[in-house]
Amino acid sequence: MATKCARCPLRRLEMFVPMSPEEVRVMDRFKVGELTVDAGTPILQEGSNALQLFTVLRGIGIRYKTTESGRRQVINFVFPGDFLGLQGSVREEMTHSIEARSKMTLCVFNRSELFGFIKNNPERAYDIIWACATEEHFLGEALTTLGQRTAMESVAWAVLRLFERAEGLGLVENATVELPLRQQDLADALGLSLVHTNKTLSKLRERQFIGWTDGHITVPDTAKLADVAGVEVEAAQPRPLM
Amino acid sequence: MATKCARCPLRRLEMFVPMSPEEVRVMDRFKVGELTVDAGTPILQEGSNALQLFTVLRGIGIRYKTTESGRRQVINFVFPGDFLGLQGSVREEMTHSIEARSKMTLCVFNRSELFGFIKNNPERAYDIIWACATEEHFLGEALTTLGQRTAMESVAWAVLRLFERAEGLGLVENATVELPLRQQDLADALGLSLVHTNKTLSKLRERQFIGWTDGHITVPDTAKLADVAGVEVEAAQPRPLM
DNA sequence: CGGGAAGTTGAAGCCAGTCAAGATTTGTGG
DNA sequence: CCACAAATCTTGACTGGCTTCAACTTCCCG
Repeated sequence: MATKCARCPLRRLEMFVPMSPEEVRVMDRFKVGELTVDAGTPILQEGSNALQLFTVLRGIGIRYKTTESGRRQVINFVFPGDFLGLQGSVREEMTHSIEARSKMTLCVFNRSELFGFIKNNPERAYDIIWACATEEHFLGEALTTLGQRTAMESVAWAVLRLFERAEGLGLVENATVELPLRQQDLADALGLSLVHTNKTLSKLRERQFIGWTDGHITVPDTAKLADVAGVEVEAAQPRPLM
Repeated sequence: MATKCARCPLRRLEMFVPMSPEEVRVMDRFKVGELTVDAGTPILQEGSNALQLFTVLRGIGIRYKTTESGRRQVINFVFPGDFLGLQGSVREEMTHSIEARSKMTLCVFNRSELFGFIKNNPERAYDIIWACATEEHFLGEALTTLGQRTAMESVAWAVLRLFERAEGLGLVENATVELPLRQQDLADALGLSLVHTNKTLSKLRERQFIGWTDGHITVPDTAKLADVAGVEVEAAQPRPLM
Protein backbone atom coordinates (compact mmCIF):
# COMPACT_ATOMS: atom_id res chain seq x y z
CA MET A 1 0.00 0.00 0.00
CA ALA A 2 1.34 3.38 -1.00
CA THR A 3 2.28 5.83 1.73
CA LYS A 4 -0.08 8.81 2.08
CA CYS A 5 1.82 12.07 1.56
CA ALA A 6 0.49 13.27 4.90
CA ARG A 7 2.38 10.43 6.55
CA CYS A 8 5.53 10.88 4.50
CA PRO A 9 8.49 10.33 6.82
CA LEU A 10 10.54 12.90 4.92
CA ARG A 11 8.13 15.73 5.65
CA ARG A 12 8.95 15.48 9.33
CA LEU A 13 12.59 16.32 8.71
CA GLU A 14 13.66 19.81 9.51
CA MET A 15 15.45 20.29 6.21
CA PHE A 16 12.22 20.21 4.17
CA VAL A 17 9.97 23.24 3.85
CA PRO A 18 6.60 22.51 5.48
CA MET A 19 3.41 22.35 3.40
CA SER A 20 -0.12 23.19 4.42
CA PRO A 21 -2.49 20.20 4.81
CA GLU A 22 -4.27 21.31 1.64
CA GLU A 23 -1.01 21.38 -0.29
CA VAL A 24 -0.21 17.88 0.93
CA ARG A 25 -3.62 16.68 -0.26
CA VAL A 26 -2.91 18.10 -3.72
CA MET A 27 0.38 16.21 -3.84
CA ASP A 28 -1.45 13.08 -2.85
CA ARG A 29 -3.78 13.45 -5.80
CA PHE A 30 -0.86 14.01 -8.16
CA LYS A 31 0.89 10.89 -6.89
CA VAL A 32 -0.18 7.82 -8.82
CA GLY A 33 1.73 5.11 -7.04
CA GLU A 34 4.86 3.81 -5.47
CA LEU A 35 7.77 1.88 -6.89
CA THR A 36 10.21 -0.27 -4.99
CA VAL A 37 13.39 -1.49 -6.64
CA ASP A 38 16.45 -3.47 -5.58
CA ALA A 39 20.02 -2.21 -5.56
CA GLY A 40 21.45 -2.16 -9.07
CA THR A 41 18.13 -1.64 -10.86
CA PRO A 42 18.05 0.98 -13.63
CA ILE A 43 15.30 3.53 -12.93
CA LEU A 44 15.59 5.85 -15.93
CA GLN A 45 17.61 5.31 -19.07
CA GLU A 46 19.60 7.79 -21.12
CA GLY A 47 17.81 8.36 -24.42
CA SER A 48 14.52 7.04 -23.14
CA ASN A 49 11.30 8.98 -23.05
CA ALA A 50 9.87 7.88 -19.73
CA LEU A 51 6.24 8.43 -18.93
CA GLN A 52 6.91 8.87 -15.26
CA LEU A 53 8.41 11.25 -12.78
CA PHE A 54 9.66 10.17 -9.38
CA THR A 55 10.45 11.49 -5.96
CA VAL A 56 12.84 9.43 -3.86
CA LEU A 57 11.24 8.29 -0.62
CA ARG A 58 13.99 5.93 0.57
CA GLY A 59 17.38 4.75 -0.66
CA ILE A 60 20.38 5.96 -2.60
CA GLY A 61 21.10 6.03 -6.33
CA ILE A 62 23.45 7.48 -8.92
CA ARG A 63 22.94 9.55 -12.06
CA TYR A 64 25.42 8.85 -14.83
CA LYS A 65 26.16 9.25 -18.51
CA THR A 66 27.96 6.80 -20.77
CA THR A 67 30.27 8.02 -23.54
CA GLU A 68 30.54 6.51 -26.98
CA SER A 69 33.88 5.06 -25.98
CA GLY A 70 32.22 3.18 -23.14
CA ARG A 71 33.47 5.30 -20.26
CA ARG A 72 31.11 6.35 -17.50
CA GLN A 73 30.69 9.73 -15.83
CA VAL A 74 28.76 9.81 -12.59
CA ILE A 75 26.92 13.14 -12.63
CA ASN A 76 25.52 13.14 -9.14
CA PHE A 77 24.31 11.01 -6.27
CA VAL A 78 20.59 10.65 -5.63
CA PHE A 79 19.20 11.01 -2.10
CA PRO A 80 15.73 10.90 -0.51
CA GLY A 81 13.69 13.96 -1.48
CA ASP A 82 15.28 14.23 -4.92
CA PHE A 83 13.06 14.72 -7.95
CA LEU A 84 13.87 12.39 -10.88
CA GLY A 85 12.98 12.48 -14.56
CA LEU A 86 12.38 16.16 -15.10
CA GLN A 87 14.66 16.22 -18.13
CA GLY A 88 12.71 13.52 -19.85
CA SER A 89 9.48 15.41 -19.19
CA VAL A 90 10.52 18.80 -20.38
CA ARG A 91 13.00 17.96 -23.11
CA GLU A 92 12.73 15.24 -25.67
CA GLU A 93 14.49 12.57 -23.72
CA MET A 94 16.62 11.79 -20.69
CA THR A 95 20.25 12.69 -21.18
CA HIS A 96 21.51 10.60 -18.29
CA SER A 97 20.60 7.34 -16.62
CA ILE A 98 19.63 6.74 -13.00
CA GLU A 99 20.35 3.54 -11.16
CA ALA A 100 19.59 2.38 -7.63
CA ARG A 101 22.60 1.76 -5.40
CA SER A 102 20.52 0.47 -2.51
CA LYS A 103 16.98 -0.78 -2.26
CA MET A 104 14.87 2.28 -3.13
CA THR A 105 11.27 3.40 -2.77
CA LEU A 106 10.01 6.02 -5.22
CA CYS A 107 6.80 8.03 -5.39
CA VAL A 108 5.46 7.97 -8.95
CA PHE A 109 3.77 10.81 -10.87
CA ASN A 110 2.40 10.98 -14.37
CA ARG A 111 4.48 12.99 -16.71
CA SER A 112 1.45 13.88 -18.81
CA GLU A 113 -0.16 15.62 -15.84
CA LEU A 114 2.89 17.76 -15.10
CA PHE A 115 1.87 20.84 -17.04
CA GLY A 116 -1.65 20.85 -15.63
CA PHE A 117 -0.24 20.36 -12.18
CA ILE A 118 2.14 23.29 -12.55
CA LYS A 119 -0.63 25.46 -13.91
CA ASN A 120 -2.83 24.90 -10.89
CA ASN A 121 -0.02 24.92 -8.34
CA PRO A 122 2.39 27.74 -9.05
CA GLU A 123 4.13 27.18 -5.72
CA ARG A 124 5.11 23.75 -6.95
CA ALA A 125 6.35 25.25 -10.21
CA TYR A 126 8.54 27.45 -8.08
CA ASP A 127 9.73 24.40 -6.15
CA ILE A 128 10.69 22.63 -9.35
CA ILE A 129 12.62 25.69 -10.49
CA TRP A 130 14.32 25.77 -7.11
CA ALA A 131 15.35 22.13 -7.38
CA CYS A 132 16.62 22.65 -10.90
CA ALA A 133 18.60 25.77 -9.98
CA THR A 134 20.10 23.91 -7.04
CA GLU A 135 21.13 21.04 -9.25
CA GLU A 136 22.70 23.56 -11.59
CA HIS A 137 24.61 25.03 -8.68
CA PHE A 138 25.90 21.62 -7.70
CA LEU A 139 26.96 20.77 -11.23
CA GLY A 140 28.83 24.05 -11.44
CA GLU A 141 30.75 23.13 -8.34
CA ALA A 142 31.41 19.64 -9.65
CA LEU A 143 32.69 21.10 -12.90
CA THR A 144 35.02 23.37 -10.97
CA THR A 145 36.26 20.40 -9.02
CA LEU A 146 37.06 18.32 -12.09
CA GLY A 147 38.57 21.27 -13.89
CA GLN A 148 40.59 23.00 -11.23
CA ARG A 149 41.25 20.78 -8.26
CA THR A 150 43.86 18.10 -7.57
CA ALA A 151 42.87 14.49 -6.91
CA MET A 152 43.30 15.03 -3.16
CA GLU A 153 41.07 18.10 -3.16
CA SER A 154 38.52 16.42 -5.41
CA VAL A 155 38.12 13.33 -3.27
CA ALA A 156 37.87 15.44 -0.12
CA TRP A 157 35.24 17.62 -1.81
CA ALA A 158 33.13 14.66 -2.91
CA VAL A 159 33.19 12.94 0.46
CA LEU A 160 32.34 16.23 2.17
CA ARG A 161 29.32 16.93 -0.03
CA LEU A 162 28.05 13.36 0.29
CA PHE A 163 28.37 13.59 4.03
CA GLU A 164 26.61 16.94 4.22
CA ARG A 165 23.63 15.68 2.22
CA ALA A 166 23.36 12.60 4.40
CA GLU A 167 23.60 14.73 7.52
CA GLY A 168 20.64 16.88 6.49
CA LEU A 169 18.60 13.73 6.11
CA GLY A 170 19.45 12.51 9.57
CA LEU A 171 21.41 9.55 8.27
CA VAL A 172 24.54 10.40 10.26
CA GLU A 173 25.24 8.76 13.61
CA ASN A 174 28.54 9.12 15.43
CA ALA A 175 29.88 11.15 12.53
CA THR A 176 29.26 8.10 10.32
CA VAL A 177 26.90 7.35 7.40
CA GLU A 178 26.20 4.09 5.69
CA LEU A 179 26.40 4.67 1.95
CA PRO A 180 26.40 1.71 -0.44
CA LEU A 181 28.87 3.29 -2.87
CA ARG A 182 31.87 1.64 -4.47
CA GLN A 183 35.18 3.39 -4.96
CA GLN A 184 34.55 2.99 -8.67
CA ASP A 185 31.46 5.21 -8.36
CA LEU A 186 33.51 7.92 -6.70
CA ALA A 187 36.28 7.56 -9.28
CA ASP A 188 33.77 7.89 -12.13
CA ALA A 189 32.24 10.95 -10.47
CA LEU A 190 35.60 12.69 -10.25
CA GLY A 191 37.10 11.60 -13.56
CA LEU A 192 39.88 9.75 -11.75
CA SER A 193 41.10 6.22 -12.17
CA LEU A 194 40.01 3.66 -9.62
CA VAL A 195 43.60 3.07 -8.58
CA HIS A 196 44.36 6.70 -7.94
CA THR A 197 41.07 7.22 -6.12
CA ASN A 198 41.90 4.32 -3.87
CA LYS A 199 45.36 5.67 -3.07
CA THR A 200 43.98 9.14 -2.41
CA LEU A 201 41.33 7.75 -0.07
CA SER A 202 44.09 5.86 1.75
CA LYS A 203 45.99 9.07 2.35
CA LEU A 204 42.90 10.85 3.65
CA ARG A 205 42.25 7.91 5.95
CA GLU A 206 45.84 7.81 7.13
CA ARG A 207 45.69 11.48 8.03
CA GLN A 208 42.39 10.92 9.86
CA PHE A 209 40.32 13.25 7.70
CA ILE A 210 37.88 10.53 6.75
CA GLY A 211 36.99 6.93 7.36
CA TRP A 212 35.73 4.77 4.46
CA THR A 213 35.39 1.06 5.16
CA ASP A 214 32.75 -1.39 4.26
CA GLY A 215 30.30 1.20 2.92
CA HIS A 216 30.59 3.30 6.09
CA ILE A 217 31.87 6.85 5.69
CA THR A 218 33.11 8.79 8.69
CA VAL A 219 33.98 12.47 8.80
CA PRO A 220 35.22 13.45 12.27
CA ASP A 221 35.54 17.13 11.41
CA THR A 222 33.81 18.60 8.37
CA ALA A 223 35.67 21.90 8.72
CA LYS A 224 39.03 20.17 8.42
CA LEU A 225 37.87 18.16 5.42
CA ALA A 226 36.53 21.31 3.78
CA ASP A 227 39.93 22.82 4.33
CA VAL A 228 41.64 19.96 2.51
CA ALA A 229 39.11 20.31 -0.31
CA GLY A 230 39.63 24.04 -0.54
CA VAL A 231 35.92 24.83 -0.20
CA GLU A 232 33.55 26.17 2.42
CA VAL A 233 31.33 23.96 4.52
CA GLU A 234 27.84 24.36 3.06
CA ALA A 235 25.09 24.90 5.57
CA ALA A 236 22.12 22.70 4.67
CA GLN A 237 19.51 24.96 3.09
CA PRO A 238 15.86 24.10 3.69
CA ARG A 239 14.56 22.52 0.50
CA PRO A 240 11.10 21.99 -0.91
CA LEU A 241 9.78 18.44 -1.00
CA MET A 242 7.39 17.44 -3.73
CA MET B 1 14.74 53.66 -25.85
CA ALA B 2 14.07 50.08 -24.91
CA THR B 3 13.05 47.66 -27.64
CA LYS B 4 9.41 46.57 -27.53
CA CYS B 5 9.18 42.80 -27.16
CA ALA B 6 6.97 42.71 -30.22
CA ARG B 7 9.90 44.05 -32.24
CA CYS B 8 12.47 41.82 -30.62
CA PRO B 9 14.89 40.69 -33.35
CA LEU B 10 15.35 37.34 -31.66
CA ARG B 11 11.69 36.38 -31.93
CA ARG B 12 12.00 36.30 -35.67
CA LEU B 13 14.55 33.52 -35.54
CA GLU B 14 13.36 30.08 -36.34
CA MET B 15 14.98 28.52 -33.30
CA PHE B 16 12.68 30.32 -30.85
CA VAL B 17 9.19 29.08 -30.08
CA PRO B 18 6.65 31.66 -31.28
CA MET B 19 4.42 33.49 -28.78
CA SER B 20 0.92 34.85 -29.24
CA PRO B 21 0.63 38.66 -29.41
CA GLU B 22 -1.01 38.60 -25.99
CA GLU B 23 1.88 36.62 -24.54
CA VAL B 24 4.33 39.11 -25.99
CA ARG B 25 2.41 41.97 -24.39
CA VAL B 26 2.65 40.24 -21.02
CA MET B 27 6.41 39.95 -21.44
CA ASP B 28 6.55 43.62 -22.30
CA ARG B 29 4.86 44.51 -19.03
CA PHE B 30 7.24 42.27 -17.08
CA LYS B 31 10.26 43.91 -18.69
CA VAL B 32 11.39 46.96 -16.78
CA GLY B 33 14.24 48.20 -18.93
CA GLU B 34 17.30 47.56 -20.98
CA LEU B 35 20.96 47.45 -20.04
CA THR B 36 23.91 47.92 -22.36
CA VAL B 37 27.40 47.06 -21.19
CA ASP B 38 30.87 47.01 -22.74
CA ALA B 39 33.05 43.97 -23.18
CA GLY B 40 34.68 42.96 -19.93
CA THR B 41 31.92 44.33 -17.69
CA PRO B 42 30.75 42.09 -14.82
CA ILE B 43 26.99 41.57 -15.04
CA LEU B 44 26.32 39.38 -12.02
CA GLN B 45 28.72 38.54 -9.21
CA GLU B 46 29.20 35.28 -7.36
CA GLY B 47 27.90 35.68 -3.81
CA SER B 48 25.78 38.68 -4.68
CA ASN B 49 22.05 38.90 -4.26
CA ALA B 50 21.06 40.78 -7.38
CA LEU B 51 17.65 42.40 -7.64
CA GLN B 52 17.45 41.81 -11.35
CA LEU B 53 16.97 39.11 -13.90
CA PHE B 54 18.14 39.44 -17.48
CA THR B 55 17.57 38.07 -20.93
CA VAL B 56 20.39 38.50 -23.42
CA LEU B 57 19.30 40.49 -26.44
CA ARG B 58 22.71 40.93 -28.11
CA GLY B 59 26.30 39.95 -27.41
CA ILE B 60 28.32 37.15 -25.84
CA GLY B 61 29.38 36.52 -22.24
CA ILE B 62 30.82 33.89 -19.95
CA ARG B 63 29.68 32.33 -16.70
CA TYR B 64 32.47 31.39 -14.33
CA LYS B 65 33.35 30.49 -10.78
CA THR B 66 36.50 31.38 -8.90
CA THR B 67 38.07 28.96 -6.41
CA GLU B 68 39.64 29.90 -3.11
CA SER B 69 43.03 29.25 -4.63
CA GLY B 70 42.36 31.85 -7.29
CA ARG B 71 41.78 29.53 -10.23
CA ARG B 72 38.89 30.11 -12.59
CA GLN B 73 36.38 27.63 -14.03
CA VAL B 74 34.33 28.80 -16.99
CA ILE B 75 30.94 27.10 -16.53
CA ASN B 76 29.33 28.04 -19.80
CA PHE B 77 29.17 30.63 -22.55
CA VAL B 78 26.26 33.05 -22.70
CA PHE B 79 24.43 33.69 -25.97
CA PRO B 80 21.45 35.81 -27.07
CA GLY B 81 18.20 34.41 -25.71
CA ASP B 82 19.81 33.13 -22.50
CA PHE B 83 18.16 33.83 -19.19
CA LEU B 84 20.52 35.16 -16.49
CA GLY B 85 20.27 35.44 -12.73
CA LEU B 86 17.77 32.72 -11.96
CA GLN B 87 20.01 31.24 -9.27
CA GLY B 88 20.19 34.52 -7.41
CA SER B 89 16.41 34.82 -7.54
CA VAL B 90 15.51 31.38 -6.38
CA ARG B 91 18.38 30.55 -4.07
CA GLU B 92 20.04 32.84 -1.57
CA GLU B 93 22.72 34.13 -3.86
CA MET B 94 24.48 33.70 -7.18
CA THR B 95 26.97 30.86 -7.18
CA HIS B 96 28.77 32.00 -10.28
CA SER B 97 29.64 35.28 -11.95
CA ILE B 98 28.70 36.48 -15.42
CA GLU B 99 30.84 38.79 -17.47
CA ALA B 100 30.38 40.34 -20.91
CA ARG B 101 32.87 39.25 -23.56
CA SER B 102 31.53 41.62 -26.20
CA LYS B 103 29.31 44.65 -26.00
CA MET B 104 26.00 43.30 -24.72
CA THR B 105 22.39 44.41 -24.52
CA LEU B 106 20.21 42.86 -21.82
CA CYS B 107 16.48 43.01 -21.12
CA VAL B 108 15.92 43.66 -17.43
CA PHE B 109 13.20 42.18 -15.18
CA ASN B 110 12.47 42.65 -11.51
CA ARG B 111 13.34 39.70 -9.41
CA SER B 112 10.66 40.61 -6.87
CA GLU B 113 7.99 40.20 -9.52
CA LEU B 114 9.13 36.75 -10.59
CA PHE B 115 6.83 34.72 -8.39
CA GLY B 116 3.77 36.75 -9.28
CA PHE B 117 4.72 36.49 -12.92
CA ILE B 118 5.05 32.71 -12.76
CA LYS B 119 1.77 32.45 -10.93
CA ASN B 120 -0.12 34.27 -13.64
CA ASN B 121 1.79 32.78 -16.56
CA PRO B 122 2.25 29.06 -16.09
CA GLU B 123 3.52 28.70 -19.67
CA ARG B 124 6.45 30.92 -18.71
CA ALA B 125 7.04 28.84 -15.57
CA TYR B 126 7.30 25.89 -17.90
CA ASP B 127 9.73 27.81 -20.10
CA ILE B 128 11.95 28.60 -17.14
CA ILE B 129 11.93 24.93 -16.15
CA TRP B 130 12.81 24.05 -19.72
CA ALA B 131 15.75 26.46 -19.75
CA CYS B 132 16.97 25.16 -16.43
CA ALA B 133 16.69 21.52 -17.46
CA THR B 134 18.55 22.30 -20.68
CA GLU B 135 21.32 24.01 -18.75
CA GLU B 136 21.50 20.95 -16.55
CA HIS B 137 21.82 18.78 -19.63
CA PHE B 138 24.66 20.91 -20.92
CA LEU B 139 26.49 20.86 -17.61
CA GLY B 140 26.20 17.08 -17.51
CA GLU B 141 27.85 16.89 -20.89
CA ALA B 142 30.53 19.34 -19.81
CA LEU B 143 31.19 17.27 -16.72
CA THR B 144 31.53 14.17 -18.86
CA THR B 145 33.96 16.00 -21.08
CA LEU B 146 36.21 17.13 -18.24
CA GLY B 147 36.02 13.77 -16.54
CA GLN B 148 36.32 11.31 -19.39
CA ARG B 149 37.70 12.90 -22.52
CA THR B 150 41.24 13.67 -23.68
CA ALA B 151 42.37 17.23 -24.37
CA MET B 152 41.89 16.70 -28.10
CA GLU B 153 38.34 15.43 -27.65
CA SER B 154 37.54 18.16 -25.15
CA VAL B 155 38.66 21.02 -27.34
CA ALA B 156 36.82 19.57 -30.33
CA TRP B 157 33.69 19.20 -28.21
CA ALA B 158 33.81 22.77 -26.95
CA VAL B 159 34.36 24.30 -30.38
CA LEU B 160 31.57 22.17 -31.80
CA ARG B 161 29.03 23.19 -29.16
CA LEU B 162 29.96 26.86 -29.46
CA PHE B 163 29.58 26.66 -33.18
CA GLU B 164 26.22 24.90 -32.99
CA ARG B 165 24.79 27.53 -30.66
CA ALA B 166 26.02 30.32 -32.90
CA GLU B 167 24.58 28.56 -35.93
CA GLY B 168 21.10 28.41 -34.42
CA LEU B 169 21.27 32.15 -33.87
CA GLY B 170 22.18 32.83 -37.47
CA LEU B 171 25.62 34.11 -36.58
CA VAL B 172 27.42 31.74 -38.95
CA GLU B 173 28.47 32.86 -42.42
CA ASN B 174 30.69 30.79 -44.66
CA ALA B 175 31.03 28.22 -41.90
CA THR B 176 32.54 30.97 -39.75
CA VAL B 177 31.46 32.79 -36.57
CA GLU B 178 32.99 35.79 -34.92
CA LEU B 179 33.32 35.02 -31.22
CA PRO B 180 35.34 37.35 -28.99
CA LEU B 181 36.77 34.55 -26.85
CA ARG B 182 40.34 34.15 -25.75
CA GLN B 183 42.12 30.82 -25.68
CA GLN B 184 42.35 31.31 -21.93
CA ASP B 185 38.54 31.25 -21.72
CA LEU B 186 38.44 27.95 -23.54
CA ALA B 187 41.26 26.56 -21.38
CA ASP B 188 39.42 27.56 -18.20
CA ALA B 189 36.22 25.99 -19.49
CA LEU B 190 37.93 22.66 -20.11
CA GLY B 191 40.22 22.57 -17.10
CA LEU B 192 43.27 22.59 -19.35
CA SER B 193 46.33 24.80 -19.26
CA LEU B 194 46.54 27.64 -21.73
CA VAL B 195 49.66 26.15 -23.31
CA HIS B 196 48.13 22.76 -23.88
CA THR B 197 44.90 24.26 -25.20
CA ASN B 198 46.91 26.29 -27.67
CA LYS B 199 48.84 23.27 -28.88
CA THR B 200 45.67 21.23 -29.19
CA LEU B 201 43.97 23.98 -31.19
CA SER B 202 47.02 24.05 -33.46
CA LYS B 203 46.67 20.36 -34.18
CA LEU B 204 42.98 20.70 -34.96
CA ARG B 205 43.78 23.61 -37.25
CA GLU B 206 46.61 21.71 -38.93
CA ARG B 207 44.28 18.80 -39.65
CA GLN B 208 41.67 21.21 -41.01
CA PHE B 209 38.97 20.35 -38.49
CA ILE B 210 38.66 23.93 -37.31
CA GLY B 211 39.88 27.43 -37.94
CA TRP B 212 40.49 29.78 -35.00
CA THR B 213 42.21 33.02 -35.79
CA ASP B 214 41.57 36.51 -34.63
CA GLY B 215 38.33 35.69 -32.86
CA HIS B 216 36.93 33.97 -35.93
CA ILE B 217 36.01 30.32 -35.57
CA THR B 218 35.50 28.14 -38.63
CA VAL B 219 34.11 24.63 -38.74
CA PRO B 220 34.08 23.27 -42.29
CA ASP B 221 32.37 20.01 -41.32
CA THR B 222 30.55 19.64 -38.02
CA ALA B 223 30.16 15.89 -38.49
CA LYS B 224 33.91 15.40 -38.73
CA LEU B 225 34.53 17.58 -35.70
CA ALA B 226 31.89 15.67 -33.74
CA ASP B 227 33.72 12.53 -34.72
CA VAL B 228 36.97 13.84 -33.27
CA ALA B 229 35.12 14.86 -30.11
CA GLY B 230 33.44 11.48 -29.80
CA VAL B 231 29.94 12.93 -29.59
CA GLU B 232 26.88 13.27 -31.78
CA VAL B 233 26.06 16.45 -33.65
CA GLU B 234 23.20 18.04 -31.70
CA ALA B 235 20.32 19.26 -33.80
CA ALA B 236 19.27 22.71 -32.61
CA GLN B 237 16.11 22.25 -30.57
CA PRO B 238 13.54 25.03 -30.68
CA ARG B 239 13.80 26.93 -27.43
CA PRO B 240 11.47 29.26 -25.57
CA LEU B 241 12.41 32.92 -25.47
CA MET B 242 11.40 34.98 -22.47
C1' DC C 1 35.33 -24.64 -1.00
C1' DG C 2 35.37 -22.22 -5.40
C1' DG C 3 34.46 -18.03 -7.99
C1' DG C 4 33.36 -13.32 -8.61
C1' DA C 5 33.18 -8.59 -6.99
C1' DA C 6 35.49 -5.05 -4.53
C1' DG C 7 39.56 -3.24 -2.44
C1' DT C 8 44.78 -2.77 -2.12
C1' DT C 9 49.51 -2.10 -3.58
C1' DG C 10 53.70 -1.61 -6.66
C1' DA C 11 55.95 -0.34 -10.99
C1' DA C 12 56.31 1.90 -15.44
C1' DG C 13 54.88 5.26 -18.79
C1' DC C 14 52.50 9.22 -20.73
C1' DC C 15 49.39 13.09 -21.08
C1' DA C 16 49.09 17.40 -19.70
C1' DG C 17 51.15 21.01 -16.47
C1' DT C 18 54.73 24.29 -15.59
C1' DC C 19 58.45 27.22 -16.80
C1' DA C 20 60.46 30.21 -20.02
C1' DA C 21 61.11 33.09 -23.96
C1' DG C 22 59.81 35.09 -28.11
C1' DA C 23 56.29 36.65 -31.70
C1' DT C 24 52.25 39.12 -32.71
C1' DT C 25 48.49 42.06 -31.89
C1' DT C 26 46.16 45.76 -29.45
C1' DG C 27 45.84 49.84 -27.00
C1' DT C 28 47.43 54.42 -25.59
C1' DG C 29 49.61 58.75 -25.02
C1' DG C 30 52.77 62.06 -26.91
C1' DC D 1 51.30 58.68 -36.79
C1' DC D 2 54.76 56.73 -34.19
C1' DA D 3 56.63 54.56 -29.84
C1' DC D 4 56.09 52.02 -26.13
C1' DA D 5 53.45 49.00 -23.00
C1' DA D 6 50.23 45.45 -22.19
C1' DA D 7 47.69 41.59 -23.65
C1' DT D 8 47.39 37.55 -26.29
C1' DC D 9 49.24 33.87 -28.88
C1' DT D 10 53.00 30.57 -29.98
C1' DT D 11 56.68 27.28 -29.39
C1' DG D 12 60.26 24.40 -26.97
C1' DA D 13 62.04 21.83 -22.97
C1' DC D 14 61.38 19.66 -18.74
C1' DT D 15 58.57 17.72 -15.02
C1' DG D 16 55.15 15.31 -12.46
C1' DG D 17 50.43 13.79 -11.28
C1' DC D 18 47.70 10.58 -12.77
C1' DT D 19 46.77 6.41 -15.79
C1' DT D 20 47.57 1.88 -17.00
C1' DC D 21 49.01 -2.68 -16.22
C1' DA D 22 49.38 -6.38 -13.17
C1' DA D 23 49.19 -9.12 -9.17
C1' DC D 24 47.47 -10.04 -4.79
C1' DT D 25 44.10 -9.81 -0.84
C1' DT D 26 39.68 -9.84 1.31
C1' DC D 27 35.02 -10.66 1.52
C1' DC D 28 30.86 -12.79 0.47
C1' DC D 29 27.51 -16.04 -1.37
C1' DG D 30 26.09 -20.25 -3.45
